[in-house]
Amino acid sequence: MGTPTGTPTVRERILDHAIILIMERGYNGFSYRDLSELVGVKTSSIHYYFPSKEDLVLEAVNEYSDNVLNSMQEIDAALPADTQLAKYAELFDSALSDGNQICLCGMLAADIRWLPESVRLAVQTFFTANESWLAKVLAQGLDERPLAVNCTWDSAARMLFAAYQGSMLASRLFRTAARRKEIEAAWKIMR
Amino acid sequence: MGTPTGTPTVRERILDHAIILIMERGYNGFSYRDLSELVGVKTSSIHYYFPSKEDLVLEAVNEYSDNVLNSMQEIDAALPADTQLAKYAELFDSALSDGNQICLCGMLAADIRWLPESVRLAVQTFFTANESWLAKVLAQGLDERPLAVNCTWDSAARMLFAAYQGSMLASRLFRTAARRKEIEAAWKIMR
DNA sequence: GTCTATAAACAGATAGAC
DNA sequence: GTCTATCTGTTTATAGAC
Repeated sequence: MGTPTGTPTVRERILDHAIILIMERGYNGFSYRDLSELVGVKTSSIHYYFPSKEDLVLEAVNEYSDNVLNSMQEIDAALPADTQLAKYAELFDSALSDGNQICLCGMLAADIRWLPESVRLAVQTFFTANESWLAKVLAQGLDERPLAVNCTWDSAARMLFAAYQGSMLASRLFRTAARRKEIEAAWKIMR
Repeated sequence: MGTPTGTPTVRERILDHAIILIMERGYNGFSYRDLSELVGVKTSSIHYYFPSKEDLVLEAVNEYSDNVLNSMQEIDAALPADTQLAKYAELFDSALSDGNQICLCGMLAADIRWLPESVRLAVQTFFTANESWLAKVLAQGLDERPLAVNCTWDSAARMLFAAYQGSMLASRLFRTAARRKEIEAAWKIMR
Protein backbone atom coordinates (compact mmCIF):
# COMPACT_ATOMS: atom_id res chain seq x y z
CA MET A 1 0.00 0.00 0.00
CA GLY A 2 2.38 2.75 1.17
CA THR A 3 4.40 4.74 -1.30
CA PRO A 4 7.17 2.48 -2.61
CA THR A 5 9.38 5.49 -3.39
CA GLY A 6 11.27 7.77 -1.01
CA THR A 7 12.84 6.94 2.34
CA PRO A 8 11.31 3.80 3.83
CA THR A 9 9.34 4.34 7.01
CA VAL A 10 10.38 2.76 10.30
CA ARG A 11 7.55 0.32 9.89
CA GLU A 12 8.79 -0.72 6.44
CA ARG A 13 12.35 -1.09 7.66
CA ILE A 14 11.22 -3.32 10.53
CA LEU A 15 9.26 -5.52 8.14
CA ASP A 16 12.07 -5.77 5.59
CA HIS A 17 14.59 -6.79 8.24
CA ALA A 18 12.11 -9.24 9.73
CA ILE A 19 11.73 -10.93 6.35
CA ILE A 20 15.48 -11.39 5.96
CA LEU A 21 15.85 -12.65 9.55
CA ILE A 22 13.08 -15.22 9.11
CA MET A 23 14.64 -16.48 5.86
CA GLU A 24 17.97 -16.84 7.61
CA ARG A 25 17.12 -17.96 11.15
CA GLY A 26 13.51 -19.10 11.27
CA TYR A 27 10.63 -17.94 13.45
CA ASN A 28 12.22 -18.93 16.77
CA GLY A 29 15.66 -17.73 15.69
CA PHE A 30 15.25 -13.98 15.91
CA SER A 31 13.97 -11.64 18.58
CA TYR A 32 12.56 -8.14 18.88
CA ARG A 33 15.96 -7.24 20.29
CA ASP A 34 17.71 -8.44 17.09
CA LEU A 35 15.32 -6.30 15.06
CA SER A 36 15.76 -3.29 17.33
CA GLU A 37 19.53 -3.38 16.84
CA LEU A 38 19.22 -3.69 13.06
CA VAL A 39 16.62 -0.96 12.66
CA GLY A 40 17.92 1.36 15.36
CA VAL A 41 14.76 1.69 17.43
CA LYS A 42 13.87 0.17 20.80
CA THR A 43 11.89 -3.05 21.08
CA SER A 44 8.90 -1.16 22.48
CA SER A 45 8.71 0.81 19.23
CA ILE A 46 8.50 -2.44 17.29
CA HIS A 47 5.64 -3.53 19.55
CA TYR A 48 3.94 -0.25 18.65
CA TYR A 49 3.78 -1.30 14.98
CA PHE A 50 3.50 -5.07 15.52
CA PRO A 51 1.90 -5.76 18.92
CA SER A 52 2.84 -9.44 18.93
CA LYS A 53 5.39 -11.54 17.08
CA GLU A 54 2.52 -13.37 15.41
CA ASP A 55 1.29 -10.08 13.96
CA LEU A 56 4.79 -9.42 12.65
CA VAL A 57 5.25 -12.81 11.00
CA LEU A 58 1.82 -12.62 9.36
CA GLU A 59 2.65 -9.29 7.76
CA ALA A 60 6.09 -10.57 6.79
CA VAL A 61 4.73 -13.60 4.95
CA ASN A 62 2.09 -11.47 3.22
CA GLU A 63 4.64 -8.95 1.98
CA TYR A 64 7.08 -11.63 0.89
CA SER A 65 4.34 -13.58 -0.85
CA ASP A 66 2.97 -10.51 -2.64
CA ASN A 67 6.43 -9.60 -3.92
CA VAL A 68 7.29 -13.07 -5.20
CA LEU A 69 3.87 -13.82 -6.70
CA ASN A 70 3.74 -10.45 -8.47
CA SER A 71 7.14 -11.04 -10.06
CA MET A 72 5.98 -14.50 -11.07
CA GLN A 73 2.83 -13.20 -12.75
CA GLU A 74 4.94 -10.71 -14.70
CA ILE A 75 6.79 -13.50 -16.51
CA ASP A 76 5.63 -13.31 -20.12
CA ALA A 77 3.34 -16.30 -20.78
CA ALA A 78 4.12 -16.03 -24.49
CA LEU A 79 7.71 -17.15 -23.91
CA PRO A 80 8.69 -20.81 -24.42
CA ALA A 81 8.02 -22.92 -21.32
CA ASP A 82 11.73 -23.55 -20.79
CA THR A 83 12.44 -19.82 -20.76
CA GLN A 84 9.61 -19.16 -18.34
CA LEU A 85 10.97 -21.81 -15.98
CA ALA A 86 14.43 -20.26 -16.21
CA LYS A 87 13.04 -16.84 -15.29
CA TYR A 88 11.10 -18.42 -12.44
CA ALA A 89 14.30 -19.91 -11.03
CA GLU A 90 16.11 -16.55 -11.33
CA LEU A 91 13.25 -14.93 -9.47
CA PHE A 92 13.76 -17.26 -6.54
CA ASP A 93 17.50 -16.70 -6.54
CA SER A 94 17.01 -12.95 -6.40
CA ALA A 95 14.69 -13.25 -3.40
CA LEU A 96 17.62 -14.73 -1.48
CA SER A 97 19.78 -11.80 -0.41
CA ASP A 98 22.87 -14.03 -0.08
CA GLY A 99 23.72 -17.69 0.40
CA ASN A 100 22.42 -17.75 3.97
CA GLN A 101 18.69 -17.56 3.31
CA ILE A 102 16.04 -19.96 2.10
CA CYS A 103 12.53 -19.22 0.87
CA LEU A 104 10.61 -17.53 3.67
CA CYS A 105 7.62 -19.79 3.16
CA GLY A 106 9.81 -22.90 3.14
CA MET A 107 11.31 -21.80 6.44
CA LEU A 108 7.91 -21.06 7.94
CA ALA A 109 6.70 -24.48 6.77
CA ALA A 110 9.50 -25.97 8.90
CA ASP A 111 8.42 -23.75 11.83
CA ILE A 112 4.70 -24.33 11.26
CA ARG A 113 4.15 -25.76 14.73
CA TRP A 114 4.62 -22.33 16.31
CA LEU A 115 2.47 -20.34 13.94
CA PRO A 116 -1.20 -19.37 14.14
CA GLU A 117 -3.70 -20.65 11.60
CA SER A 118 -3.67 -17.32 9.76
CA VAL A 119 0.02 -17.78 8.93
CA ARG A 120 -0.47 -21.42 8.00
CA LEU A 121 -3.12 -20.40 5.49
CA ALA A 122 -0.92 -17.63 4.05
CA VAL A 123 1.95 -20.09 3.57
CA GLN A 124 -0.40 -22.64 2.01
CA THR A 125 -1.62 -19.97 -0.40
CA PHE A 126 1.97 -19.22 -1.42
CA PHE A 127 2.64 -22.90 -2.09
CA THR A 128 -0.56 -23.36 -4.07
CA ALA A 129 0.04 -20.25 -6.18
CA ASN A 130 3.53 -21.40 -7.12
CA GLU A 131 2.32 -24.90 -7.93
CA SER A 132 -0.55 -23.64 -10.07
CA TRP A 133 1.75 -21.37 -12.04
CA LEU A 134 4.22 -24.21 -12.58
CA ALA A 135 1.42 -26.57 -13.67
CA LYS A 136 0.23 -24.00 -16.19
CA VAL A 137 3.71 -23.60 -17.67
CA LEU A 138 4.39 -27.35 -17.75
CA ALA A 139 1.07 -28.02 -19.49
CA GLN A 140 1.75 -25.20 -21.92
CA GLY A 141 5.09 -26.83 -22.78
CA LEU A 142 3.23 -29.98 -23.68
CA ASP A 143 2.46 -29.58 -27.40
CA GLU A 144 3.10 -33.26 -28.03
CA ARG A 145 6.58 -32.94 -26.47
CA PRO A 146 7.00 -35.24 -23.48
CA LEU A 147 8.38 -33.94 -20.21
CA ALA A 148 11.53 -35.68 -19.15
CA VAL A 149 14.55 -35.40 -16.98
CA ASN A 150 17.62 -34.34 -18.87
CA CYS A 151 20.64 -34.74 -16.66
CA THR A 152 23.08 -37.18 -15.08
CA TRP A 153 21.81 -39.83 -12.66
CA ASP A 154 23.62 -38.00 -9.88
CA SER A 155 21.80 -34.81 -10.65
CA ALA A 156 18.46 -36.59 -10.98
CA ALA A 157 19.06 -38.25 -7.62
CA ARG A 158 19.77 -34.90 -5.94
CA MET A 159 16.59 -33.52 -7.45
CA LEU A 160 14.56 -36.50 -6.28
CA PHE A 161 15.93 -36.28 -2.74
CA ALA A 162 15.20 -32.54 -2.68
CA ALA A 163 11.66 -33.30 -3.81
CA TYR A 164 11.27 -35.76 -0.92
CA GLN A 165 12.49 -33.17 1.58
CA GLY A 166 10.22 -30.52 0.11
CA SER A 167 7.28 -32.90 0.05
CA MET A 168 7.66 -33.53 3.78
CA LEU A 169 7.41 -29.80 4.41
CA ALA A 170 4.32 -29.60 2.19
CA SER A 171 2.79 -32.72 3.68
CA ARG A 172 2.83 -31.26 7.15
CA LEU A 173 1.83 -27.79 5.95
CA PHE A 174 -1.30 -29.12 4.19
CA ARG A 175 -1.89 -31.90 6.72
CA THR A 176 -2.06 -34.63 4.12
CA ALA A 177 0.20 -37.59 3.51
CA ALA A 178 -0.73 -37.39 -0.19
CA ARG A 179 1.92 -34.73 -0.65
CA ARG A 180 4.59 -37.28 0.21
CA LYS A 181 2.97 -40.27 -1.47
CA GLU A 182 2.65 -38.66 -4.89
CA ILE A 183 6.41 -38.16 -5.20
CA GLU A 184 6.84 -41.90 -5.39
CA ALA A 185 4.00 -42.22 -7.89
CA ALA A 186 5.30 -39.46 -10.15
CA TRP A 187 8.85 -40.68 -10.52
CA LYS A 188 8.83 -43.83 -12.59
CA ILE A 189 11.15 -45.74 -14.80
CA MET A 190 9.30 -45.92 -18.11
CA ARG A 191 8.27 -49.36 -19.21
CA MET B 1 26.82 -49.94 20.45
CA GLY B 2 24.43 -50.40 23.40
CA THR B 3 22.20 -53.44 23.70
CA PRO B 4 19.11 -52.78 21.58
CA THR B 5 17.05 -55.20 23.65
CA GLY B 6 15.64 -54.81 27.14
CA THR B 7 14.42 -51.68 28.91
CA PRO B 8 15.92 -48.58 27.35
CA THR B 9 18.32 -46.66 29.55
CA VAL B 10 17.64 -43.09 30.63
CA ARG B 11 20.23 -41.94 28.16
CA GLU B 12 18.50 -43.78 25.31
CA ARG B 13 15.11 -42.39 26.29
CA ILE B 14 16.49 -38.85 26.33
CA LEU B 15 17.98 -39.30 22.88
CA ASP B 16 14.84 -40.89 21.42
CA HIS B 17 12.64 -38.07 22.70
CA ALA B 18 15.15 -35.49 21.49
CA ILE B 19 14.98 -36.95 17.98
CA ILE B 20 11.19 -36.70 17.89
CA LEU B 21 11.22 -33.17 19.31
CA ILE B 22 13.74 -31.97 16.73
CA MET B 23 11.70 -33.51 13.89
CA GLU B 24 8.62 -31.75 15.20
CA ARG B 25 9.87 -28.41 16.54
CA GLY B 26 13.39 -27.78 15.27
CA TYR B 27 16.60 -27.10 17.17
CA ASN B 28 15.41 -23.85 18.77
CA GLY B 29 11.95 -25.22 19.43
CA PHE B 30 12.60 -27.53 22.36
CA SER B 31 14.36 -27.15 25.69
CA TYR B 32 15.99 -29.31 28.31
CA ARG B 33 12.86 -28.63 30.34
CA ASP B 34 10.65 -30.14 27.60
CA LEU B 35 12.86 -33.21 27.57
CA SER B 36 12.90 -33.48 31.35
CA GLU B 37 9.10 -33.55 31.48
CA LEU B 38 8.89 -36.19 28.74
CA VAL B 39 11.57 -38.46 30.19
CA GLY B 40 10.78 -37.89 33.85
CA VAL B 41 14.20 -36.75 35.03
CA LYS B 42 15.47 -33.30 35.96
CA THR B 43 17.28 -31.09 33.47
CA SER B 44 20.53 -31.48 35.38
CA SER B 45 20.39 -35.21 34.71
CA ILE B 46 20.14 -34.51 31.01
CA HIS B 47 23.20 -32.28 31.26
CA TYR B 48 24.96 -35.23 32.91
CA TYR B 49 24.56 -37.29 29.72
CA PHE B 50 24.68 -34.43 27.23
CA PRO B 51 26.69 -31.52 28.70
CA SER B 52 25.54 -29.04 26.06
CA LYS B 53 22.65 -28.88 23.63
CA GLU B 54 25.15 -29.11 20.79
CA ASP B 55 26.36 -32.45 22.17
CA LEU B 56 22.77 -33.65 22.28
CA VAL B 57 21.90 -32.63 18.73
CA LEU B 58 25.08 -34.20 17.35
CA GLU B 59 24.24 -37.54 18.93
CA ALA B 60 20.61 -37.21 17.80
CA VAL B 61 21.55 -36.68 14.16
CA ASN B 62 24.05 -39.54 14.29
CA GLU B 63 21.52 -41.99 15.72
CA TYR B 64 18.79 -40.90 13.32
CA SER B 65 21.16 -41.08 10.38
CA ASP B 66 22.46 -44.53 11.35
CA ASN B 67 18.92 -45.87 11.65
CA VAL B 68 17.70 -44.51 8.32
CA LEU B 69 20.84 -45.36 6.36
CA ASN B 70 20.94 -48.89 7.73
CA SER B 71 17.33 -49.51 6.71
CA MET B 72 18.14 -48.05 3.30
CA GLN B 73 21.10 -50.37 2.79
CA GLU B 74 18.93 -53.33 3.68
CA ILE B 75 16.69 -52.78 0.66
CA ASP B 76 17.37 -55.67 -1.68
CA ALA B 77 19.37 -54.35 -4.65
CA ALA B 78 18.12 -57.28 -6.75
CA LEU B 79 14.57 -55.90 -6.74
CA PRO B 80 13.31 -53.82 -9.67
CA ALA B 81 14.26 -50.14 -9.38
CA ASP B 82 10.62 -49.11 -9.00
CA THR B 83 10.14 -51.49 -6.09
CA GLN B 84 13.30 -50.28 -4.41
CA LEU B 85 12.10 -46.67 -4.69
CA ALA B 86 8.74 -47.66 -3.21
CA LYS B 87 10.47 -49.29 -0.24
CA TYR B 88 12.65 -46.23 0.15
CA ALA B 89 9.57 -44.00 0.36
CA GLU B 90 7.97 -46.32 2.94
CA LEU B 91 11.14 -46.14 4.98
CA PHE B 92 10.87 -42.36 5.19
CA ASP B 93 7.22 -42.53 6.11
CA SER B 94 7.95 -44.90 8.96
CA ALA B 95 10.63 -42.57 10.35
CA LEU B 96 7.87 -39.99 10.87
CA SER B 97 6.08 -40.96 14.06
CA ASP B 98 2.93 -39.08 13.03
CA GLY B 99 1.91 -36.26 10.68
CA ASN B 100 3.67 -33.62 12.75
CA GLN B 101 7.28 -34.46 11.97
CA ILE B 102 9.59 -33.95 9.04
CA CYS B 103 12.94 -35.59 8.33
CA LEU B 104 15.32 -34.71 11.16
CA CYS B 105 18.08 -33.79 8.72
CA GLY B 106 15.73 -31.64 6.65
CA MET B 107 14.74 -29.79 9.82
CA LEU B 108 18.35 -29.34 10.89
CA ALA B 109 19.19 -28.06 7.40
CA ALA B 110 16.62 -25.32 8.03
CA ASP B 111 18.22 -24.64 11.44
CA ILE B 112 21.78 -24.91 10.15
CA ARG B 113 22.70 -21.39 11.23
CA TRP B 114 22.65 -22.43 14.90
CA LEU B 115 24.59 -25.66 14.57
CA PRO B 116 28.30 -26.37 14.95
CA GLU B 117 30.35 -27.59 12.01
CA SER B 118 30.26 -31.15 13.35
CA VAL B 119 26.50 -31.25 12.95
CA ARG B 120 26.63 -29.58 9.54
CA LEU B 121 28.97 -32.31 8.35
CA ALA B 122 26.78 -35.07 9.78
CA VAL B 123 23.72 -33.64 8.00
CA GLN B 124 25.68 -33.29 4.77
CA THR B 125 26.74 -36.93 5.06
CA PHE B 126 23.10 -37.97 5.44
CA PHE B 127 22.11 -36.00 2.33
CA THR B 128 24.99 -37.39 0.29
CA ALA B 129 24.31 -40.98 1.35
CA ASN B 130 20.66 -40.72 0.34
CA GLU B 131 21.52 -39.11 -2.98
CA SER B 132 24.16 -41.71 -3.78
CA TRP B 133 21.77 -44.54 -3.05
CA LEU B 134 19.07 -42.95 -5.21
CA ALA B 135 21.56 -42.38 -8.05
CA LYS B 136 22.56 -46.04 -7.92
CA VAL B 137 18.95 -47.20 -8.11
CA LEU B 138 18.03 -44.77 -10.88
CA ALA B 139 21.04 -45.84 -12.94
CA GLN B 140 20.22 -49.48 -12.31
CA GLY B 141 16.70 -48.87 -13.63
CA LEU B 142 18.19 -47.58 -16.85
CA ASP B 143 18.57 -50.70 -19.00
CA GLU B 144 17.55 -48.76 -22.09
CA ARG B 145 14.34 -47.60 -20.40
CA PRO B 146 14.17 -43.81 -20.13
CA LEU B 147 13.31 -42.09 -16.87
CA ALA B 148 10.21 -39.97 -17.09
CA VAL B 149 7.56 -38.32 -15.07
CA ASN B 150 4.33 -40.24 -15.06
CA CYS B 151 1.63 -38.11 -13.57
CA THR B 152 -0.72 -35.17 -14.07
CA TRP B 153 0.71 -31.71 -14.67
CA ASP B 154 -0.61 -30.67 -11.27
CA SER B 155 1.28 -33.48 -9.60
CA ALA B 156 4.43 -32.76 -11.60
CA ALA B 157 4.20 -29.10 -10.61
CA ARG B 158 3.92 -29.98 -6.91
CA MET B 159 6.94 -32.24 -7.27
CA LEU B 160 8.93 -29.52 -9.02
CA PHE B 161 8.06 -26.93 -6.40
CA ALA B 162 9.01 -29.37 -3.62
CA ALA B 163 12.32 -29.94 -5.40
CA TYR B 164 12.95 -26.18 -5.44
CA GLN B 165 12.22 -25.92 -1.72
CA GLY B 166 14.44 -28.91 -0.97
CA SER B 167 17.21 -27.56 -3.19
CA MET B 168 17.28 -24.31 -1.21
CA LEU B 169 17.84 -26.32 1.97
CA ALA B 170 20.61 -28.30 0.28
CA SER B 171 22.14 -25.22 -1.33
CA ARG B 172 22.65 -23.56 2.03
CA LEU B 173 23.69 -26.81 3.72
CA PHE B 174 26.45 -27.45 1.18
CA ARG B 175 27.21 -23.76 0.64
CA THR B 176 26.88 -23.94 -3.12
CA ALA B 177 24.38 -22.30 -5.45
CA ALA B 178 24.80 -25.28 -7.79
CA ARG B 179 22.28 -27.21 -5.75
CA ARG B 180 19.60 -24.72 -6.74
CA LYS B 181 20.81 -24.15 -10.29
CA GLU B 182 20.77 -27.78 -11.32
CA ILE B 183 17.04 -28.11 -10.64
CA GLU B 184 16.36 -25.78 -13.53
CA ALA B 185 18.82 -27.63 -15.76
CA ALA B 186 17.39 -31.07 -14.95
CA TRP B 187 13.74 -30.35 -15.64
CA LYS B 188 13.29 -29.85 -19.35
CA ILE B 189 10.61 -30.12 -21.91
CA MET B 190 11.98 -32.63 -24.40
CA ARG B 191 12.59 -31.29 -27.87
C1' DG C 1 5.90 7.75 17.91
C1' DT C 2 9.75 6.79 20.76
C1' DC C 3 11.57 6.25 24.89
C1' DT C 4 12.85 4.16 29.98
C1' DA C 5 11.75 0.84 33.07
C1' DT C 6 10.08 -3.32 34.32
C1' DA C 7 7.47 -7.50 34.61
C1' DA C 8 7.10 -12.61 34.35
C1' DA C 9 8.61 -16.46 32.23
C1' DC C 10 12.08 -19.21 30.23
C1' DA C 11 16.74 -20.54 28.35
C1' DG C 12 21.25 -23.28 28.88
C1' DA C 13 24.35 -24.37 32.22
C1' DT C 14 26.81 -25.32 36.85
C1' DA C 15 27.79 -26.41 41.97
C1' DG C 16 27.39 -29.42 45.29
C1' DA C 17 24.51 -32.58 48.47
C1' DC C 18 23.01 -37.30 48.60
C1' DG D 1 23.36 -40.93 38.62
C1' DT D 2 19.93 -37.93 40.29
C1' DC D 3 18.62 -34.39 42.84
C1' DT D 4 17.91 -29.16 44.74
C1' DA D 5 19.22 -24.75 44.19
C1' DT D 6 21.00 -21.16 41.71
C1' DC D 7 23.37 -18.20 38.21
C1' DT D 8 23.25 -15.33 34.22
C1' DG D 9 21.20 -13.96 30.35
C1' DT D 10 17.26 -13.88 27.16
C1' DT D 11 12.49 -13.79 25.70
C1' DT D 12 7.82 -11.40 24.63
C1' DA D 13 5.19 -7.96 26.29
C1' DT D 14 3.28 -3.83 28.96
C1' DA D 15 2.94 0.74 31.65
C1' DG D 16 3.65 5.20 31.48
C1' DA D 17 6.71 9.55 30.78
C1' DC D 18 7.89 12.71 27.08
